[in-house]
Amino acid sequence: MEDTAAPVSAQEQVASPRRAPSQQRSRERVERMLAAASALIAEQGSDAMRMGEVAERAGVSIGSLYQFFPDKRAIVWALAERYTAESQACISAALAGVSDAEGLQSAFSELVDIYYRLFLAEPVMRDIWSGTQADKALRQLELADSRANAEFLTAVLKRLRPAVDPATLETTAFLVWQMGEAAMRLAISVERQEGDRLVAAYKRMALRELLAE
Amino acid sequence: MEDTAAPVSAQEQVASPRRAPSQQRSRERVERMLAAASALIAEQGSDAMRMGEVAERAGVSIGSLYQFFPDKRAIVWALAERYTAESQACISAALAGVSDAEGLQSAFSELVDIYYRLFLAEPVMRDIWSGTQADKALRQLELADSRANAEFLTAVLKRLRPAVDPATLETTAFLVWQMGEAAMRLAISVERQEGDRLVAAYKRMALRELLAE
DNA sequence: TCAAAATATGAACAATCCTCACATTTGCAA
DNA sequence: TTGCAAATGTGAGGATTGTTCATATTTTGA
Repeated sequence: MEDTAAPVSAQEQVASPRRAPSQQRSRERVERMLAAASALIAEQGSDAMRMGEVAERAGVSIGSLYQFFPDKRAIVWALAERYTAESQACISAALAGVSDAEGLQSAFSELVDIYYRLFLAEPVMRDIWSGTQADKALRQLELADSRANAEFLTAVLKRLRPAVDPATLETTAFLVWQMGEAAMRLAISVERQEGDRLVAAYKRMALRELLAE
Repeated sequence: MEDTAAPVSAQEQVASPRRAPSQQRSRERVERMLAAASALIAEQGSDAMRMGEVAERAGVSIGSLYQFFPDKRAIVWALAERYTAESQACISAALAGVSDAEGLQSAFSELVDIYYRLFLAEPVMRDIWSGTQADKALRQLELADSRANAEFLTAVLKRLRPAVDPATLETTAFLVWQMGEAAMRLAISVERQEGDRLVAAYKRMALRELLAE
């Protein structure tokens, strides 16, 4: 909450640059804008989110919104960036100490559960990662995030299976991670019961792959 | 190619109904509309596709477009439906005769290769299935298609592993299939070389799962 | 032959993203 | 304190684009 990386970082990769809020006042307003956007996304999805509505709910003018965000997607991007930063720390912590097969098994299993609960509970996160395929900038962010997360997994695998070609382990980790995200998206788009079964099946499949050979 | 299911079938699930083309003339025009849309999607993606441009390129008025398609998404949907129908026949044929592990291995491997090549070669298909996450109707179509395809796989598994609980096999087949689609989408969004490696890794992972126990 | 149904048309409407010229507030050096 | 430059705030209006609808034309079938 303290620093809240300026939304400008998003624009560097997304659209024409905007000013970063430098004053206390504007920083608070940007927070309100993001909060309003978040609420609206939770209610109706990011596609139905209207810029005018975001401004109104944040108590600012439409012009102020565009002072800090170059376009609509940049707002979603800024929210997405926060989620990735948050979850990355959590994943790193969960996998850091793992050094044997049992450790990996329980750590990975728990990680999947946490992610699944997160997807079920956070409509905003769910919406954002769903739109990932359509929006190029979001897709890039997700890929970068996924690679970073996969690296933690790769590190564990390298310790567990030093004999295997590192490049192969990297590919495996990345694929397993991406499959996990896909499994989550699938799971939340079907009946809860079937979703649970699918996540459990993914867990088995992933662990079989991670611990194989 | 012969009947080309009237685009109306899409609307039943998507938006307000439109007239189905009943005359030869209008059927040909609808074909031109779809062809124009397909070309535009291939060039710029379905998001950048403009209704006015579709009409112009098809040589019809904008009003005629809306005579047969209730909205923009319905056009994409109609194209998607054709792809699913086509590929489903191909998949059914590939898996129909499989009755042992080796057969499954080679059939599945070939199927993945075909799909991968298709994804690489068909920008329209690629674009449509990418937007799948964002568009609810498309997502439903993809899920239904995926379930249908997974059923062919389930049938094979039931023959190969009669001792296992059928419900488990269904879940496995559905998950493996969805993971495959996710792997394809991932593969085509990274460098070709890495994409190839990822698809190969998926193939190994999927076969390990399908032939396990 | 002719009326009803089907089809064709495109100007106009409506929704919405985003810009811009101008007003206000804040930070800070003199 | 004062004054000015930089930062911030505003909202009407430009621009794009999906969609409708009143009207005109063509086809069908009796």
